[in-house]
Parts: sequence; C-alpha cells; structure tokens
Amino acid sequence: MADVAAAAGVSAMTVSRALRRPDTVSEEVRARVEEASRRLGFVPSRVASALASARTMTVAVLIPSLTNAVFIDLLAGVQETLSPQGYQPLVGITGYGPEAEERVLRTQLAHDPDGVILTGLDHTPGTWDLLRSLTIPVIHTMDLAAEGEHSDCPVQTVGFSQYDAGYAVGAHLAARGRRRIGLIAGQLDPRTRQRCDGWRQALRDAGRHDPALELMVPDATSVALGAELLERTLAAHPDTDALFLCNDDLAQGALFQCVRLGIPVPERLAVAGFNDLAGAAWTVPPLTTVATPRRAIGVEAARLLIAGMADRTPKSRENPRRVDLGFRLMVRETT
Amino acid sequence: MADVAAAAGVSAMTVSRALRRPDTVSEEVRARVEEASRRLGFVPSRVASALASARTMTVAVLIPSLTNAVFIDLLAGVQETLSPQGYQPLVGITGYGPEAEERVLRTQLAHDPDGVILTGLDHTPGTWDLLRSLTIPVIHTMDLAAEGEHSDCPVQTVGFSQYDAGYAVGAHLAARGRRRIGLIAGQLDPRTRQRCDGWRQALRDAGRHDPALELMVPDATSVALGAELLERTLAAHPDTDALFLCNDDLAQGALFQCVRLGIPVPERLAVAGFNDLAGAAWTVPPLTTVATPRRAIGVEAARLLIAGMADRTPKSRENPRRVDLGFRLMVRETT
DNA sequence: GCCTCGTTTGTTAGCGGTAACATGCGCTCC
DNA sequence: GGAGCGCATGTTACCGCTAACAAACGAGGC
Repeated sequence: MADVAAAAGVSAMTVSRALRRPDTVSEEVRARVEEASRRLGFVPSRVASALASARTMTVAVLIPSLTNAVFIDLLAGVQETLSPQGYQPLVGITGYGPEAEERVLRTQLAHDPDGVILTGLDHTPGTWDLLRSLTIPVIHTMDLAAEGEHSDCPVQTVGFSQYDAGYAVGAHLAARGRRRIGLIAGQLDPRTRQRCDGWRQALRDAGRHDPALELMVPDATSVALGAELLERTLAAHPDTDALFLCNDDLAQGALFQCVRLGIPVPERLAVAGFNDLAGAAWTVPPLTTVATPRRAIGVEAARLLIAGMADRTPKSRENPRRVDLGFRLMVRETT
Repeated sequence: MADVAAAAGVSAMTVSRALRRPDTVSEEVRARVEEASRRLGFVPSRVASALASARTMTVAVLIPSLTNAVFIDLLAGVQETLSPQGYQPLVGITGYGPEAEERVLRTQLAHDPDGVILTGLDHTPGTWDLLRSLTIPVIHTMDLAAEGEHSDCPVQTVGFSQYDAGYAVGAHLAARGRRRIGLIAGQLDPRTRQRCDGWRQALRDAGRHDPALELMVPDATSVALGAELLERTLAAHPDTDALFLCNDDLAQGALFQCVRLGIPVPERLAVAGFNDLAGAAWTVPPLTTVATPRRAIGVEAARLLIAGMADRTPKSRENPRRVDLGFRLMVRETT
C-alpha cells in the first residue's frame, strides 16, 4: 500500500480511502490511486484490514452435513447472497451432533466472523452461552422458534414448521382414504422428529394412528436404506396401504423397491416423501412429497444477517424475527 | 492475551508459546497458562495470528457449482482432511466459467490463503499468470495434466483420465454388441468433452462411430433434461440401441423416460451413465455407470496441499506430482 | 477582510498476535 | 573455577491496514 501511495503521490491512508470508499476522495486522486494500484497489481490484505477495522467480512455457516442435498441448497442460497456483498462464508460441518456443533462453532469464532448462521435450534447449553455472549448477529435456520421459547436468549429464525409439514402429509394420506398408514424415518434429528410428530397428530385426528406402523431408525438415510426399510415394514405389516418416508432419499429407495417387488404404487401402497429433491418429479410414478424452501431460507437468512452486520448497533437482538417461509405439499401420482 | 499473561504471571510471548507449541515451555508454566486461559475464556485471534505469522490457516477451494454432487463429494473430501489439521476451507463457486473463476480466485487471494485447490485445468491466461506468481502450493483436481503440458508452469494434478473413462464406456457398449450407439451430453465443460472424446475414439476403434448419434447441448444437466434428450434422440434416430449419457442425472432421467415410454432396458436400449451417484445402483434396472473417486481426489489433494504448506520451501513446484486415482466401470443391468 | 465551516488529505497510534533476537540461569566439562 | 552450552523466558519491533484526530485549504457570510 505504501508503494501505491508513493506511486500515486499520496499517503497510505488516502490509498485506503480511495479503494474502499471512493466517494470520500477527490475524483482526481481516486483516478491516480486506481491507476497506480492496478499497475502495481496491488491487492489489499483482508487480514490486515480485518485486524485494523474489526470486520473480517466472513460469516460462519454451520450445517450438519455436506452429503444431504437439503443443506447444500441452504448453503447455496447463503453463498449466492453473501458473495456479491463481499462476504466470504466459512463452512463448518457438525455431523448432526450438538457437541460437535459447539466445537466447530468455537473454532469458527476464532476467525472472528461478522455473523453466524446455524442449522436448527438444538444446541448444547455451552453453545447457547457462547451465542449469548456474542455481539455479532446470529440466525438459526430450517426451523422456527416457538413463541416464548428461548426467552432467555432472543433468537432469529428463518425456516418453516416441520411439524405442520408432517401434519400435512399425514392428513393428505388419510384424506386419500388410506387406513393402514405407516411411517419410515431415519437420521432422527430434531427436525425429522417434529415432522413425525406432526404426521402422528394428523393420523390421531383422523382416528387412524397405529404406533406399530412406525419404523424409526437412527441410521443415516439413503436410497438403499429406503429399500431395506420398505421390505421390513411390509414383512411385519403386509396390510400397510400408505407410507410416509421422512425424506426423498428413503422414498425413492422405497419406490424402486416397490417396482422390484411388483407392488403397484399407488393402487396397493401410497408413498409420500419429504423435501422434493431434484428427481422426485421424475420417478415412475412421480413422487408425492413436500417442497421445502431450502434455498430461499439460505437467501433470507443471509439477507437478515447482512442487515444485522451493517448497523453495528445490534438492535435486532431486542427485536427477534421469526420468518416462516412455509412449504408446499406436492401431490403427484404416488398417492 | 495480555490479561492471560498477567493472570499466569508470564509475558504475552510465553502465553503464545504455551498455547501453540506446548513443548517449548516448561510443564509448570504451560499448566498455569492453560488454567488462566480457560478461566478467562481466552480465544486467540486467528486474524492477528495470521497477520503476524503470515499464515492464515485457510485454503481456497474453487469448485464450479454447489448443485452438482460430484463437486460436493470433492469438497467433502477436502473438508474432512483439512479440518482436523486446523485449516479452514474458503469455498468459492465459479459457475463453470474460467472468467468467473479468475474473479473468484482474486477475491479469495485477498484473504491470503495458505494454499489453493482448483477444479480442472481450464483457466484463463490471467489465472495462469496469477498462479505462476503465487508462492503458495496449488493443486488442480478432477483432471490430469498431460505430459509436457503447461511446461511453463509446473502443475500438480490429482484426478483421473476423463478420456480413458469415456473410452471405457464406449468400448463396453461396443463389446455388448450394440451397433447404433448414441451420446447425450450437457454442461459441456472440458471434462465432459474429454469423456466424449474418449467415447468417440472407442467407437471409431470399433468401427461403429456415427456423428449423427451425438447430441450435445450446453444446458446444465438435470434429470428432466435427460428425459427430454432421450425423446429427442429416439425421435431422430429410432434405431439407436445404446446410449452413453455423460452423467448420472441425465442417465436417470433417460431411464425414467424409457420406463414411461415402455422401452425395455437393456433389451431394446442399453443405457450407461457417469459418476455412479448415490442412487445409480438402485434404479430399476440398476444403472451401468463409471464410479469416479471424487471424495478420494479431495482427500488426496488436501493431503498434498498440507504437505506443501508445511514446508515453506516450495520444492513441490519443481517436482510436480500427477496423481491418477483411476475410475471403475460399474457394469450393472442397464447394459 | 476576517471568521466559520465543509471538504480533502495527512499523521499518529494502534488492532492482537508472533519472529527474531537477547537474556538469565543451571549444567557439564576441562 | 570459569568457559561454553542449552533451555526457558523476556524484549523489541514489527505484520498491513484503518479509526480518530489534526491540518490545510477554499468558499461563503457578515
């Protein structure tokens, strides 16, 4: 920067100003500095800038996994919103564990991010303490804070009601006249559980809930697992005539397995998934599922964060927002 | 740090040493510093550390897209290898464009990463200039540098031969006795083109190449596109009896469409994909495809990078490595 | 003509660590 | 008994930039 300053015949401070806030210097100086800067190939060090200005222009983004398309879409929304504003996402992977999340968050915080985006609301007490002590904005995604919940620590959430979405699927299957409606769930994180809770309540409201038809396993979900659990369910309860699989991977696996076993879908068995992943509309038959606004959640979370990072007075803390982006039941041919 | 130093009765420098390289201080001092550090909740600022030591402990990772599972797997491999070593990946998205890549690389470099991982070898001259001027290690992935290529700028590559992989598919289809073998490709990045080149050569070697059966479109690939392009191909050339789709998304779409149209696979039409994505083994019938070591490439690239970042003498520059991790043709039932 | 004010540029003093060198101390060894 | 050495710790001077304040200058008001 000193070299550029000398070349442009100004002080280092003026170079800094000319490049960061061109409107604060005279047009002539700005031009000279830009020319010199370009000629010398000057790239200001963000590290030094961060140390001096206490703004790193980075944002910690914690997601459970890279192999689940849901969080990738979330990340993509965050990324595409932050990047144009000059913010660099710092991606951290928590592996669905609150303890790991706390560890990852701590290492991320050492990088002094200007904001934090988290997945879900299921944090350790240590994480809550940490968040409470932060002076930077924090957004929780993919879920909504219940009214009054976390009153000790105001939270901003951007997401949708997993419970309501699960309820919608249950109600839909019941409305289709199905009587033996089963559930298959894996990867039992809090959001999956809420979906199952919603589904269960819908069936209770319809007077058709049978706990025996619930198959919940802790394993990571996959197409293969969906195929396997379908077989287990049908072996144990051959009269099952509808199934909610808590995500599309499982649903696709189940669907493939139905084709293999010669089980007509939806005639003999209705199948519903969750998330509306890329291929869901193209399976044979096309899969009924719930479209979730994952990318939009990422975009909105990043927007709110940018707003919060812009004004240094953290008023957002007193005025926690709760942005419900909803969901859509995509009724296709499997039900 | 000054507070911790005072609390532990030592100098700031000793605190720094006690926390970063515990073996360089006495056992007793180390214990005192750790206790004080924990009690005060001290988290060393990586930003300040970076400025003083000229090591940011970050790595720029540039991939074309977040919505293609191939690069997510690559990223996952990189992430899981870098994280335990204390390195933080800085993810940049290039959107498959060399110009965008150069822009993204420039902004990433402002963060002073200690290393760079790039996708492919298709860079702008400006990017090559930039890379040549860097003193940090750089790894190119997903492709292999040809012998003698880029002799002006030694490159380290970790990947596999896209050409050979394409050749293997072509040879396989020919060996199955197919005579009218078509090609469907989208997202025409250099790696896709190489696969197509390999496939084409295989068919020429078998004496069965017909350029009319090649359908190459620039659009981003998707399941929907695969279905659409299958119809177009069959409409134009109803006698097609085998198809290579340049990735699994397209192949799955084509496969679904075959089921819909009542075209028996593989009896009437053989279908081969590329990448062996998660669901490929579970489609009906299971998809023949090429398993590519994407995650392993990420892991190996990160390993090489860590080695290069560890010794400050950039000897690796003189001794460029070319790590071929190969591929596997997964022959399943669609061929 | 002098004072005030706004605009542009410069000066100073850090931001929070760490590299490099200096110091002090206990030991071994001749 | 003193030179010489190795280890543990301290001191100094930055790393490259920017906040905050100071200064210089021209324009307008009375």
